[in-house]
Amino acid sequence: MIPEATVARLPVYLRALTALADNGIRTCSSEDLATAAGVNSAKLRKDLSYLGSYGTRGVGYDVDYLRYQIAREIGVTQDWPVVIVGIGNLGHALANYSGFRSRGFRVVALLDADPALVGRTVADIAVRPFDDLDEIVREHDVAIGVIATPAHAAQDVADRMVGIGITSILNFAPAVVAVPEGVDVRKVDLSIELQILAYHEQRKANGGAEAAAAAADGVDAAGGGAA
Amino acid sequence: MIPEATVARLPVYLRALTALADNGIRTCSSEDLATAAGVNSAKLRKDLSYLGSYGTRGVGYDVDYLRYQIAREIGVTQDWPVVIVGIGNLGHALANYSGFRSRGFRVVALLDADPALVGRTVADIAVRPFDDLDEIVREHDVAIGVIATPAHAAQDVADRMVGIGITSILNFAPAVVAVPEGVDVRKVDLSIELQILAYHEQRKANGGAEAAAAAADGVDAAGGGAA
DNA sequence: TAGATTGTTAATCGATTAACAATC
DNA sequence: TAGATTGTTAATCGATTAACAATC
Repeated sequence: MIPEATVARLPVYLRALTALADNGIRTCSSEDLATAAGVNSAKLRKDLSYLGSYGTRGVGYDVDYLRYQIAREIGVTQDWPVVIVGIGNLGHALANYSGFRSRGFRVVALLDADPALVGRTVADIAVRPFDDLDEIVREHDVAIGVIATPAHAAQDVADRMVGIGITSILNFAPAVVAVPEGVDVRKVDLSIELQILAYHEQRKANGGAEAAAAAADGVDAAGGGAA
Repeated sequence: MIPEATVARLPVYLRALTALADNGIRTCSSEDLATAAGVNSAKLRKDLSYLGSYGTRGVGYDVDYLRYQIAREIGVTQDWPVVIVGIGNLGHALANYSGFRSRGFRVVALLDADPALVGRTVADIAVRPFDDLDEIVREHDVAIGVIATPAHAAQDVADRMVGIGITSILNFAPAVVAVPEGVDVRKVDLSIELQILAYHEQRKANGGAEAAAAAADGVDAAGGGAA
């Protein structure tokens, strides 16, 4: 109903509105908010139009009101219990991430298959055995699971999560996990992000070389360096 | 030239090919590779067609050959020096991330503005003062910077990076950073990913409730729960 | 040759953007 | 009323997908 591209930007708008509110700003134009969110104002207005009509022509948007409307649309006016599986370096960092709490998420458990980690306390939460997953999910009605294990364990963890009714997974493991229809997986992958940057970086470097060579040769750069 | 959506998938194909190679598989069809990468085969073939014609009709792709071609296209046949700024929980995890080394990236320095952290060793690398950034970037010819600071420091760090010639930034701080044209920024944001999942999760729950209510009422679900 | 599978075409779909009428 | 700014339209652009001719 709301386009996926819009959904992915709503949290960005929410954060920008929070930043404006923190600076004591009560009202903003689509131009102001777009700048704060790093998009253009036409896109912002189009996105907001899918939610309803929460602005005032000639005036702009009430920051608090719009913020609440977006939060409600996303669903973060309620609290979402979350489990993190895999308490290595990354899981550790995620457990300590303060942005969870303030944005509608609550880490209810940390799980790891390694008995050496079980019982340790991370971010004031005791690490529990992976086998406790079922019990924890039932007890806290967890709908969102975070996978921070090594790649080889990711599919097993996902299968187990899906098996007990988790329908949304955030996967930090560098592996593709297959899930049945109706389960959402989002993937965060550091090295993929870096590789995308590297691709463009390489073009910049080559482009520069081509442009320089072309300038020296007195020819058009476009013909240049398809290696 | 190569569509951005394709560029973003090339690293996924690269990883899938590496997994196939690790399993001793020498040749694969577009169908095989698409499954391993989690996309459909038409999209895969279309994507690969932008790079050239590296398959054999009736046969498929040579895994090693295709892997090399994609790595070359992305630019990860060479090594990219990277600096990480902000050695908190996340920076710590990033510094220890083993996927860097194996995928064409080399962490040449860890920097932090906090004197208490400077001199500590993380992942066998000594943490250095943020002010050493210029020197390090010049010495190692760093083109890619990673920001893992708190939100409030991100823009300053980005400005400083751009000032000394870094043209690609991976930003983990929960803040939008503004950069001049020609500089690429990619953003990884945990809480945004979770919020996107929450949005869909909420729909699933509402959809279920609506469907159930509608079934009980004997009316069409679509009319239901716009709160 | 017959079967398999690529690389490409063309149709469809979804996202972005500029422009502007509506309206505060 | 005049100026400002939203919400929406319509045009453009880019991405996805199915289908199939090319060809191993």
